[in-house]
Amino acid sequence: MILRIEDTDQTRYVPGAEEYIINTLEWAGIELDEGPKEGGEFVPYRQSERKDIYQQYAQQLISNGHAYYAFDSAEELEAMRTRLREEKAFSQHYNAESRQQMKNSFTLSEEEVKSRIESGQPYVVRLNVPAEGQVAFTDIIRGDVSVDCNTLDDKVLLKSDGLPTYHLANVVDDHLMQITHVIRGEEWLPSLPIHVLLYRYFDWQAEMPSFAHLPLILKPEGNGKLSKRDADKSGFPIFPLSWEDVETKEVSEGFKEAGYLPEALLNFLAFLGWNPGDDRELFNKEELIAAFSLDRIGKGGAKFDIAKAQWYNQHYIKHVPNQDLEQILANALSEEGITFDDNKVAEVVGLMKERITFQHELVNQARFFFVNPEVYDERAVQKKWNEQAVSALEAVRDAYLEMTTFDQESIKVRTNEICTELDIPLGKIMPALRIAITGSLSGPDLMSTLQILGANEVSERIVKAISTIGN
RNA sequence: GGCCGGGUCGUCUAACGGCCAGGACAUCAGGUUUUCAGCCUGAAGAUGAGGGUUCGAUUCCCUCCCCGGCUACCA
Repeated sequence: MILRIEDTDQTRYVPGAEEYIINTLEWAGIELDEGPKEGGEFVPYRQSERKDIYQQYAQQLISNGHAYYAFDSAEELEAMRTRLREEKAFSQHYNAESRQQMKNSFTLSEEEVKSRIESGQPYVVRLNVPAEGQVAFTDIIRGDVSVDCNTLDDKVLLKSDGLPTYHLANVVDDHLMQITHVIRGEEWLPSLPIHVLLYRYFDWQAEMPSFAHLPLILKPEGNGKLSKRDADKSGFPIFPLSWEDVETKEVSEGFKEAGYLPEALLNFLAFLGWNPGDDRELFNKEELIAAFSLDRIGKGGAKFDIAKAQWYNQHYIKHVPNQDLEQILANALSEEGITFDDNKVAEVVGLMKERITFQHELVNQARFFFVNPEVYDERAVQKKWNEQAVSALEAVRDAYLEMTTFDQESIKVRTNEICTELDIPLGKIMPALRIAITGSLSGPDLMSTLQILGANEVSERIVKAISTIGN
């Protein structure tokens, strides 16, 4: 894995962004072989530190006549575009035709260009796109595509601050770093002709990488590509790790913080636009690497469906070692100042593991194992708590205290016996018992719960519930 | 507007031109005779429209419709 930082837009520099990317990759289990920190054969790996290289290659294009200087101000460019739009011109680009009206190597004398540069006037270097002809190329996913040169723009290659645009930097670096495959979002497809032209003008066609333009990830509802806004609106994460906006100080929770496991996110994301060709859907990182192939990527955009991501998480959480979950639960309990016993934590995790979708649910759903419920769900009480149930509870309490072995099976047998003796159905007493023990009507298997709690604790809770709720 | 790319169940998707268009998530129903969750079983649910080509079209061709991306000294 190579990490190259494409930081050629100094106006959009975000402190901490590079570190964030590295942390994200680490969380996802993706290890770097080459990068800004790791170094490697093709240092440096930050484009902002490769300025000289790009300038050298831009110079080469200029001397070959494939690029030229331009001195137009932002206002002049805007005026040109407005004019062309109003004239309903065939193309509104800076191209073979419109460049004749602008200030550049074509309209200015060689001396003029030279003196402007020497006097420190700001300039850019633009690609000299031919007036006619076609650029044809093959994309692994899209197939053969061809574009007329007269629909292309004389893209800026080198900005007035001396840094390259994506187009130049990307082509130069991919060549220098011996990149074999360019796999990127579909939004880059319209730029590919520019890039192909560059490979041609550098005479690098022979080693030109293969291109694969991936379908976009779309917002869950409506149309358009997924954005942070949509994610916020629908209440699911979009950042892998939580991220604080430097300007607004607004913190966006990441998938990690929301409780998603990296395996789940990876598996989910991999299946947005790709499938292995059979019915299997569960792939860990290694299996993904082994099974993946570009030719099985679909062409259409994929809507982001958080429900599927949750399903993946639910699956992968079952693969998390119990020890890890025990640690999480223990830490959470400690933080709340709740005392606990390690064995009990282990038992609880064993019981709860299959029931949760996110790790953090563990604490909330298992808290009652460690603290006597303070409140009893009102609706539950209204529905299931009555005089008959209370007297039955008193009976089972006495019976439980007398039991020599208090395990799941024995509890079940004894409870059934009491029901028979009192001539009351099991379904009457169980809900009330559950309310007394957990405070609500939902939860894991009650017999197992009682076993973990132990007869004394169970007895205490029954007493407390009766005195609190009454009968 | 121009250029490029798309369009199969609600969603992600499968289907050398040929088996009732298959699977998964979500939904709904039943089961697991203590709940909820889980798990098991089942149900419902799609080829954007119209023309061709063909014995046969989701697949190939044309037209239309719809959607997306790009159209910056951003990536």
